[in-house]
Amino acid sequence: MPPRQRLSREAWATAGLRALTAGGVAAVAVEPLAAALGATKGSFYWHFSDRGELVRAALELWEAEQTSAVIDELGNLEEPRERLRVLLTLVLTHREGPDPVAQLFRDIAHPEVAAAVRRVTSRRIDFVAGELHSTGMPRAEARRRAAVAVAAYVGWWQLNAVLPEDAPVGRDGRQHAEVLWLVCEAALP
Amino acid sequence: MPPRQRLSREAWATAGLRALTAGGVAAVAVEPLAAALGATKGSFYWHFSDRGELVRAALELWEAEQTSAVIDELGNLEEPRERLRVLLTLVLTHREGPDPVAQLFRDIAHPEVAAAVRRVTSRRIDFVAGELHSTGMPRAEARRRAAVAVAAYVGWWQLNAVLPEDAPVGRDGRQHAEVLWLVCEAALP
DNA sequence: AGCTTCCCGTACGCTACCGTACGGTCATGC
DNA sequence: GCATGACCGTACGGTAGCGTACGGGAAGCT
Repeated sequence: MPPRQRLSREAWATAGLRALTAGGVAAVAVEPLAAALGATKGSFYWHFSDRGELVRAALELWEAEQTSAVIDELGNLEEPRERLRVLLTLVLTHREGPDPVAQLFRDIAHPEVAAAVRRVTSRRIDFVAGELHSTGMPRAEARRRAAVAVAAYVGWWQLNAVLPEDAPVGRDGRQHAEVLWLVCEAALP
Repeated sequence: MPPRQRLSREAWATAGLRALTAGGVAAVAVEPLAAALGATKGSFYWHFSDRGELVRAALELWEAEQTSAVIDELGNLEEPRERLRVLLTLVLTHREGPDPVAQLFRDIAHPEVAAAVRRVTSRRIDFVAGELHSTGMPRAEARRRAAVAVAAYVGWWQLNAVLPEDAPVGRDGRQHAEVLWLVCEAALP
C-alpha cells in the first residue's frame, strides 16, 4: 500500500499473484487491485492491455518462482531415498501458508491456469518418480506411486483448509508425513 | 430444458446443484439458470427469497445424497478390511464424473460450502478410521492413515482434471488403488 | 524555455447479475 | 361464472467490474 508512487509492471504482476493465490482468478480484478495499490485503472491499462494479460503475468511469475524452488534446493543431498524423505517432511512442515498449487486447483476450469498447474504438477511427479526409480523401483510402479504421493499432497492442503485437526501442517504434520512415506517405501503385498 | 412448464422448488434446487458441481458457487446464478430452464427470474423469486437460499438448498441436496450413498451400500460386507478394500477400488473406478466434494473444494472460502464439505469429509474420515481401528490398529494411528487416504482421494480427482494419464479413474485406476491401499495396510518401518 | 515521452487520474459507456414491483395467466373451489 | 391464490413474465433500478477516451503532470532532452 504505497500511498502515491509510480507503479511498475512487476508491481502489478506481484499484486496480481498475491490476489491469485489468495482468492483465485476471480480476485485478480483490476479495480479492487488498483484501490489496494493506491492507484487507479489508468496505471494498469498503461502497463497491461488486458485483464487476461495480468492473469498470465501472475501465472508466469508463480511458475518462475516454482521452478527455482524446493526441488533445486534438494540437490545437496546425495541419496535419492534421503532426498525424498526430506522433501516429504519438508513440504508438510513448512508453514508459509498453503501451497499455491493447491489454491490454483480451484480455477482449474480456466485454460491458462490449467496449463500452468499441469506443467508444475507433472514436474513434481517426474521428480518423485525419478527418485523412486533410481532406488531400484520399476519405472511404471514408480510413476504410479509418485502420482499417488503428489495427489495426497495436494489433497492434504485442501483438507487442511476445512479440517486442520485431521490434516495438520507444520510441526504437527510429522507423523502424517510418515504415513505418506509408506506410499513411496512399502512393498506391495 | 423443458420448454414451458411450471417449475417446482425442487427443480430449481437440482438445477442449482448441477450448476454448483459444474461451475462452483459462482455458477449458481439466477438469470443464467432461469434461461437454461426456459423460465425467468419471476419463477425463481417465487420459490426462493434469495440467491443464498438456492445455494443452501443445493448444498443440502448434495449432502442428503451424500449421506445415503456409498457408505451405506457397504453394509453388506462383513469384514471391515474387506469393506475398506472394496471402498477404495470402488471410489477410484466409478465413472459418474468427478466426485462433487473435490469440485466443492474450489469454493472453500464460502462459509456454507466449507461447513458442508467439513461435515461430509469428516464423515468419510470417521468411517475409514473406524474400519481401520476395528482391524486392530490403534485409534490415533488409524485416524492419521484415514486422513491421508481421504486426502489422497480428494487430490486424485484434482490431478485427474489436469493429468488424466497420471491420475486415471475407471478401469485404469485399479493399480493405483493398490498403491492407495498401502496407506491403510502397510506396517510402519 | 519549450518540446516530447512516459505515466497516471477522471469520466464515461457497457455488460452481467441481483433484487423488486407489478401486472397477467391459469387452475381450482364454490 | 367468477373469485382467489399459486405461479410466472416484464420492466425497472442498483452494483461491480471491464475497457476506452482523453487530459494533465512530471522528467528529461535540446
